Amino acid sequence: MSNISDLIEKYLKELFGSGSQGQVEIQRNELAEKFNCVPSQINYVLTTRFTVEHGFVVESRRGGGGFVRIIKLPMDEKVNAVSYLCDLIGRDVSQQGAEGIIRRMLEEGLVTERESGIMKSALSRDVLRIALPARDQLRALILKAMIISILHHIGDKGD
Amino acid sequence: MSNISDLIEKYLKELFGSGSQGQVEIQRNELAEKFNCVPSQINYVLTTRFTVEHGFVVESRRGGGGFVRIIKLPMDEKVNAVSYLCDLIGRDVSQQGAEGIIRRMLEEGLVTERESGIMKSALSRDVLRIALPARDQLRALILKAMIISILHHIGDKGD
DNA sequence: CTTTCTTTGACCTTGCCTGACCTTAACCAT
DNA sequence: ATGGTTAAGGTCAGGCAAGGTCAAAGAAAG
Repeated sequence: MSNISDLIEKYLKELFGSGSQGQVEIQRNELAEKFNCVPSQINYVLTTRFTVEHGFVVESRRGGGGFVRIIKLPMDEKVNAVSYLCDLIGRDVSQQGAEGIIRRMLEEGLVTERESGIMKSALSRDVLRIALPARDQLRALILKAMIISILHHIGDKGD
Repeated sequence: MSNISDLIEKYLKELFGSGSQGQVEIQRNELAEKFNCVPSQINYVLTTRFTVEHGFVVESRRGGGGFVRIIKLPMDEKVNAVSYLCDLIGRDVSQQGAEGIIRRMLEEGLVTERESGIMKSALSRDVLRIALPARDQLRALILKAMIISILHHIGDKGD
């Protein structure tokens, strides 16, 4: 855990904890200074860890009085969340893509750690041993089926 | 007993002794240097001696600040149940067979209702859309992977 | 002599970090 | 208004730092 990007990510996510109403505003240069890095590294963190797939939107303004605003997308109705995720998957999905979606579900409290582990293991390329164009399609089918199953169990213990 | 791979294996297993909470993190290159071997030999050791069958899971990340994490799966009564089930599955398994095993796990309290739903949905013949001799083999692989993942999380809330 | 296990090295992929250069906005002074 | 200055933030390519893969050579075991 000794890379700066992880630290910055952690710091920003902590900001959401402190009564921030799902929205956080920072100054890019200021933050860069705090972490002793170049300003563009902030952008790197934002584009790799605060994407829509991760459940965030980033807005900003340049010039004097500029800012960077990070908004956490609320997944109001969990049911909406599920269909949204299914859209996100599409007809095929890479292992990385699938793991991102599963992580998101975990962070949103839609699944437990165990459940996310079960899902990830079912989608690993080591398990889905078929050639590549088909494998990503199969993965999409399996992932969607699992998500829909979770949808049916929303409200059960463990969601 | 004087080949490097055995020494590396021994060394890594010793690391688990020193209050490491069933989890150990290393740097591949660093370790390779310590044992005067090429880095890829570390991978060889990991893939031959730290497999799931041996009771380990290996995770890693590349890039700056990368790491290799070795996780020791807990060994207790439930583990026996799990490995028994994996044996039961064999090289291929029908949808009926898989569902029977999942039902059994539910009855044994090894999984929750939600989890059993997730597993069943991932194994349905409607989802695993490939021709038949291969489909049952794929189903076996997926089911085993999921069961092993549960093993990995035994002790968590929800088991 | 064949098979299986080990060791090695060449090449690949992913992820992180930096710096040079660009764009936009606000605030002036004229 | 208008044009310059300053204060933000944005982009991109390149370098570096891991770890991954694979095939082939070498060593051990049977």
